[in-house]
Amino acid sequence: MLMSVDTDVIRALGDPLRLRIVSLLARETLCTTHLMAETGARQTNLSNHLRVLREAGLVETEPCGRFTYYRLRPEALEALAGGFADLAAAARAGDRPRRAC
Amino acid sequence: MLMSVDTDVIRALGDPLRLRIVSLLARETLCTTHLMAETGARQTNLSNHLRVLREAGLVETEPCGRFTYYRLRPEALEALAGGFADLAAAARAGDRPRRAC
DNA sequence: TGACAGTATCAGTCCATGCTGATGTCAGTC
DNA sequence: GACTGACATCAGCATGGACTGATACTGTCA
Repeated sequence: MLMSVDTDVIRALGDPLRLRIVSLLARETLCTTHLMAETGARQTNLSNHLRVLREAGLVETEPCGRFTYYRLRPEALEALAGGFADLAAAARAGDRPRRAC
Repeated sequence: MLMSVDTDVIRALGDPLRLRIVSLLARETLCTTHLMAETGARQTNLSNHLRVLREAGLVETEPCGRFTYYRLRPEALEALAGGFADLAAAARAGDRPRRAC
């Protein structure tokens, strides 16, 4: 079905800082300290954003002693990309019927 | 580059009603009256959401007499899908280096 | 030209969300 | 056990956005 995309995941990616975090995690597995250095954001702020990303299923945590490493879950992004690609394909495929008013 | 995705487009898709509109427009070119019937939303509300989608480049309008037909722009969705697919691929590809704390 | 239908815009309200400082918790170190 | 650093949680504040009623604009038809 076309509506398989979850708006929670989309909303999680709709924030500039969160998108920045996701693109950083696409390259490396990082912990909050690294993300603070890379983004310049406060620890509290990052923690909030990381919770949103975690609850949306976009990242997963890996505790390592005092540190918490964050890893990107490619499946979530792939599902989203697939959903959007399906919508685009449906929009291209049909002979674009136009319902009369 | 990985950060090629625009958060404005993502935010535009992050609303349930707007995502519904997009999925409806993926099948048919519709005007506001049809969308009111399909979604049950008020005209004012729909007009606002359609403006957001138009400003994000996700839909385009086609005036037709008194009516305004809305058509989905597949390119925008394809670009988004491609950006997310690239991020997912980058997350899968690397040997996942872990920066020391 | 007047009436009406389709659509856009505006101002106002309400709620969700992003940011912050303060504080709590847990693990490692002295 | 006291201390420090990494991280999470909480309450408060400010902003943005979703929704609404009222209104304006435009095209069609009688």
